[in-house]
Amino acid sequence: MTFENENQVAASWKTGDKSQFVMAHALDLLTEVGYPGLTMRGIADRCGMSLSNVQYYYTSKEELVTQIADKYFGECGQILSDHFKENGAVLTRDALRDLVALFLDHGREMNDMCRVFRELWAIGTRNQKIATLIDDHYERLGQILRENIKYPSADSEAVERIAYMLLVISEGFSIIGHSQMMDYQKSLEFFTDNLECVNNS
Amino acid sequence: MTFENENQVAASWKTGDKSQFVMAHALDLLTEVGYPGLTMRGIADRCGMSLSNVQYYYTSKEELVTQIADKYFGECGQILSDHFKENGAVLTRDALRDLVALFLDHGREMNDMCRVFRELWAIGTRNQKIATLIDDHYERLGQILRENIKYPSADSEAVERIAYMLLVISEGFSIIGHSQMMDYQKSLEFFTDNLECVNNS
DNA sequence: TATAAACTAGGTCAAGCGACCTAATGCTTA
DNA sequence: TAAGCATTAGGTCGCTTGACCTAGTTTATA
Repeated sequence: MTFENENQVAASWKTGDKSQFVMAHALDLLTEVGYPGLTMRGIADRCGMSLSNVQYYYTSKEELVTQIADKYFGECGQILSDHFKENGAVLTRDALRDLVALFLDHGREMNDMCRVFRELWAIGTRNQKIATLIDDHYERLGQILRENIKYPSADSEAVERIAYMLLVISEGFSIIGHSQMMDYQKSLEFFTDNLECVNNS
Repeated sequence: MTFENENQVAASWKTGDKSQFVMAHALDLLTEVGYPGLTMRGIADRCGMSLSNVQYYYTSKEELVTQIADKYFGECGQILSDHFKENGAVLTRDALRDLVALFLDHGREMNDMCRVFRELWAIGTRNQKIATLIDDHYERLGQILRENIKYPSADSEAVERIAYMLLVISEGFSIIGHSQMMDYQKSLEFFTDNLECVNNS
């Protein structure tokens, strides 16, 4: 996933919103070559601009990456919010399955989103700004989940657990998922089965 | 965690096992500065040797990192095996709790092990050798778990699920765990409760 | 039109990088 | 002792990096 499609990128050029144009291409490059390979010159090449031009918009590489992370996380949260708007908030068993599937699909294969997150996790290890953005991101996702999960007869503590474990498992899948033979469908069932347990306890 | 303690490192120097000496210091440096900051010169400095000396043992940076990952994963597997040897294989509810705690403790705070894994996940995105080592690592962990988990009256499929989800959740925790307010003890209970469900189903 | 702000091109800089090379040690074994 | 191998120091090479600078062009506004 890129957070802007081709048309939007093209439009951002015409409307003079170059900073978004640069950011989008930088994200693409980050996906391809990773943080160690991400250079201001490389971004400039990809954008068809000069180095100094890129630096006009983003003084330093760190500033650029920080803004990328900020925007990226924002759009990830939007995806989740949109899901609830489209599918409703009350979690029937099937709806829960859809929700889990939404999460797991992101991590099941080594897709672009997965790559970006791995880079950001690594960067966050040594960069407090990025680390904070990551924390905020998961905090926000948890909040969205807690607000929208209306599991029949589940008390608030159960909802909290569901939301929390949903995050934990989805990120765990993004790492383990494609390394193991086990069908993720089985794990999905495992999860939905267990939510019944929580509800019944 | 470093995979060799101080004494072992010192001993490896005296016994002439310099490659291990270099590897240990390279891992330390990787933990501190991450892969982008890991340089052959930096490793040499830390080891108190010249650059060419480090390169005598490891022709290229990639070779060094590959060997680090290989050894690191091996020792992680050993920790898990040792746990079973010390605590027995049959999973009572309390034993399971201990096992889960062992996994979660590794990811609960941003410790050295967590940092190294984040770096390796990112590197594995662009390096097939590392990616394969990661896959093998989780495959091996899963194998160890499946061989050792003797949950009372659990069928083999249930054991498979338990092993798989244990991996997923522990890695998920290593990412989410310290970002969220929720007590990980609650999640631990969530997990052990749910294993009862699997067993009873 | 005049003026300021946004935007762009081209170049320089010191620093650091991985890879490579050579000569000179120490150490072991025959 | 002699030969051979493991080990070390010191240095060079071409290349890339992020940061910085300056002069010029376009665009918007008054």
